[in-house]
Amino acid sequence: MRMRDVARKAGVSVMTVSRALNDPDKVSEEMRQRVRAVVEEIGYVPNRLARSLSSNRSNMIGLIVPSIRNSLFAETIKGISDVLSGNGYHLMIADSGPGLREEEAAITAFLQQRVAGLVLHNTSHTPAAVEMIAKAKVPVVENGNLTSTPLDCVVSYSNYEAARAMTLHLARMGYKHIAFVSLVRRENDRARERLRGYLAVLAELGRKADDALILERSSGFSAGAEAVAHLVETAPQVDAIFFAGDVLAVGAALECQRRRWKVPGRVAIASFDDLDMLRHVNPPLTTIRLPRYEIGWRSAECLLDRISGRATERISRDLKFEIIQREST
Amino acid sequence: MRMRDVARKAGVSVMTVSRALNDPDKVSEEMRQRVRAVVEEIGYVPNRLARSLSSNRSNMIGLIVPSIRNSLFAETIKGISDVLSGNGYHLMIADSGPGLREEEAAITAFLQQRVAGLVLHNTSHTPAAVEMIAKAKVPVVENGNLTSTPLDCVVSYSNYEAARAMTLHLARMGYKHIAFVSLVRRENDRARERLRGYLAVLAELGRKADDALILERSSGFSAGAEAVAHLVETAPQVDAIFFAGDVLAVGAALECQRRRWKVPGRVAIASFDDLDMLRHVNPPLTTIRLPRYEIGWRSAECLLDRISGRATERISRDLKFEIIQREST
DNA sequence: AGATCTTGTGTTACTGGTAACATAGATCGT
DNA sequence: ACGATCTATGTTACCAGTAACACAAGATCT
Repeated sequence: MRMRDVARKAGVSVMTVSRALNDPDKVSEEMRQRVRAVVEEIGYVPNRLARSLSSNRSNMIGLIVPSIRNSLFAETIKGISDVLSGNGYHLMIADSGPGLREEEAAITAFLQQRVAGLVLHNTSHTPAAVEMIAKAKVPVVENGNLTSTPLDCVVSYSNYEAARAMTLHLARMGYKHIAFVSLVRRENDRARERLRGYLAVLAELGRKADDALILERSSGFSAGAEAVAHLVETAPQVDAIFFAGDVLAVGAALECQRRRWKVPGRVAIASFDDLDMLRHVNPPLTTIRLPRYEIGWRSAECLLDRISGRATERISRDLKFEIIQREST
Repeated sequence: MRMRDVARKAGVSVMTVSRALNDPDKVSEEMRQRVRAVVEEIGYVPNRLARSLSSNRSNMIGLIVPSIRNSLFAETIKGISDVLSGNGYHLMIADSGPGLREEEAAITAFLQQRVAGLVLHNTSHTPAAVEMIAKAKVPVVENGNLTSTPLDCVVSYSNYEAARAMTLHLARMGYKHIAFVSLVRRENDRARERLRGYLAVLAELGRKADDALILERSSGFSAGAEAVAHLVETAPQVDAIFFAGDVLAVGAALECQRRRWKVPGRVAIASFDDLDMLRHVNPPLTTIRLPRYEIGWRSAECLLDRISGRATERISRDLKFEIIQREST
């Protein structure tokens, strides 16, 4: 069933059908009715591929995430998805893993698909990827870090400032030996920024950074559990741990429960995200609330603005974070 | 940069370029080189829209989930995504919410996009949706329930059997007043099937179902916490609770911890998924391990088989589940 | 050597729509 | 009453590729 079939059956030209469906104001009430009726009758489903091809604009947005499993991204995806579906756009998601090469491959695939816009989860890319994007002139929103050299738009919060704020918060509460645990920092600029924030505060306070108190672990509850055990046993002076990533803090808190280490008596625990779970663990965990959902919808909005030409300038939007003090510190 | 430009620059016809890129065996080694060089040089990015349109096949698969936030789906998505990206296909994801009307809208959108295949998270759909899919002759995999009336292929486990198995397991362990808590059952056939399994076992054992012991709650930790409190307070005879959905069980376990109700002394708690988290809570929770990832990749495989014509018959694949007995029961 | 097959490449017609321009009749201002 | 503008519709060309067939040159068979 093609538009042609609808046109024939309604006794009008293809163009009239096209207009009746996509630009109803341009067509008389009678035509609208007639076309609509035929469409219903024969069950015509417009072909968006053809539309995109001939009009040279598509209604797909490409999103690349390092891990679809990671629930942190879920919130952002939801934010993007809500805005897009309200505007007739659709979301393609690629799970690239942490690697930059894979990200490049995903970008290539999306550009071949002629996506109308791209959302990237980080701000470091391969040179080839950067070049392709520039050449394709596709609006892009980057999310990971507030970079000073954006491809196009950036919507994020400052990982550096957030880590700084939390470290300072812990220091002010009187903790002397604050450990820092993040995800693996190679190819993860967010984690690196957070470490930088942590180190900055230590420096400001005139404390020496202690290598034994700085770890990196892969994602997961078990890793968090292992990290807290490792720290308490090999660096017993530790009195607070700042888990700057993923669900590590939860794993650690549960491990402390099992081992009957008092939190915050033996060690204080702070986290770096606003997972629902954190509030329900015993004790509830101090953390940084990040605007995950808002990042999503602002990113989508920003893209749509660029696509429609409403906005032309590069936007760099710093969304705020918030320290949530709970009982674990 | 169009294929035409590559052709001109390489001094060959467009068709030769097309073949050099998509069907290299059909052109001479020399041509392949020449074309490849020009593509590199001018940074040509093939247009998949045009390809899909003219070849009448696309490389996109549509997936509809009720909630992208729900980490249970994340695992399945990852399974699908891994298989697809290994085969040159791409994933479009729509978050439809729980409603059937919204699902229909998402299906329409995907069919307009001329997806090569669809993955649906459930087995109940609006009549209009069913008709559209039939008409479009698109391969479909349904995931939620092993239905006897599939649209096409089904890849799942039996919610009924799984709930039966767990209920029986609890009964055999000596629990007399087993409560059942699921997500809201309206428009959720999985939850209904689970309830059916639970009721079947009670009937078999000659026990009377007690309405006070059967609840439904929306998703979330808090809801689980609230449910356990509600049950213990209003139906104190309860000695075990089977949380047949989402993270309810975790919320409940944490609430018991807060209230210092012994698990399983005061109530036993069982869950219905294989979330990593469950193993780390205190006490670790008894649950049903579901083949989430496998559902994903088998679904994708099944779709690809149908698309390529390797398989023509409707497949109904029952993946197994497994009761994991831990300390909470 | 002539017929047949194979290989590599080109030509033509199409995929299902939309953009841009064309046109015919109705409406309007003066 | 006449040209100007507006409204509704149609025509033509094109979007960027692929399918299907055509064809020439070389390889293979008998």
